[in-house]
Amino acid sequence: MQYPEAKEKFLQTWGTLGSSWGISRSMAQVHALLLISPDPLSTEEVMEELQISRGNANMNIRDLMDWGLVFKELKAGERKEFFRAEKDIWKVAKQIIKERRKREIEPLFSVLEDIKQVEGDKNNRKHQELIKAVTNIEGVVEKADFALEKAIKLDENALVGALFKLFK
Amino acid sequence: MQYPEAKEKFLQTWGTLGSSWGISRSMAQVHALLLISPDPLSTEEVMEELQISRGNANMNIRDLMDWGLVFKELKAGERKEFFRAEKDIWKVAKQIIKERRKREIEPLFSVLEDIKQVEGDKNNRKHQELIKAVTNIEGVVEKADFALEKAIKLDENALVGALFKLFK
DNA sequence: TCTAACTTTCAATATGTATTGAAAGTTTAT
DNA sequence: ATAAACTTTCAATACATATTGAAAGTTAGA
Repeated sequence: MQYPEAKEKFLQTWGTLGSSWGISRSMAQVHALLLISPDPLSTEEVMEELQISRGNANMNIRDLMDWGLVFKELKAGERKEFFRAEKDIWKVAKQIIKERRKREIEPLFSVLEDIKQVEGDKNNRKHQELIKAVTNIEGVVEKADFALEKAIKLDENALVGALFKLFK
Repeated sequence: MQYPEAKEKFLQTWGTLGSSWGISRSMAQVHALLLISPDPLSTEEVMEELQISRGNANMNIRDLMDWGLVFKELKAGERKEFFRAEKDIWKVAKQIIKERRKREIEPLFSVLEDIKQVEGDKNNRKHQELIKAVTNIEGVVEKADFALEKAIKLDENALVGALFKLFK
């Protein structure tokens, strides 16, 4: 396999991975492109490389910046904006976890708390089952959230080490 | 808030959560319905409750069974099939992690290994950057995979406890 | 202030994915 | 062997989401 094919495969793989985790395919592809680019790229270059429109390129780059995965870089004497990705994948993973915690876990909690306030016959089986499920979910989400919060404060080897010791 | 509204909110919330994690909205909704149902439900009942077609109900129930989250239950004297969901949410989480590891991490590894076999000028910067990125990703995925494999062998409290101790 | 270089927005449109419903398939009982 | 009860499949279709591209907005320098 030659470079162009390998590169294409990488872009596809990262895109597919992203879309199976609820991240838009082309946002993941733009990210992939920046991950393997030795130098920062301009919007034009992203458009050219991925064969996508200006609007699409611009919006995905912007979203990647909102996620804290991509940064704007200015070149001396150039008016154009250039973009580079964080390349340390453990930092990338931590950043994604951090963002998803903020975007999803917090709102989820607030909805679950709402639902638990359901009024009505406390002896009704459906009513009980709903409250039971919601309470159970809250417990697991709370613990998973705690685990993730701690995990992203560690470096990758410390995390592996800690879990390893539990099974030695 | 009365029961019907709370139930609706729960179905919506679980559906949205699912779709933001790459699981189809109605598969998540069928799952939610079974999670709060005191008794196993038939395909007919699922269709009725969620206002979806027979094909849709059947296919999502089947997918949920493939994921190991829902089980077939036969009632004495009834020809129809009934379905119940695993209600222990920690077990549900572990099962989802187990399935995703199998479905996604293993194939991902094999593609990344392929890409690393790229031929050509080892001194080319783009070439180097691609190999660097892929190698880096493999390292993180390997460690995350190990961490998850271990985590799902623990009960939820042991996991929290282990991480807690690291920060005491 | 004006203009050229560049970025952002957004209504129109394309594309991929989910959903339907009826036909085909299967199972069980008689 | 037949028929009724039930499940599965899949081509057609609906729907949500991603994508386009041109117009509007912004910025920096002359």
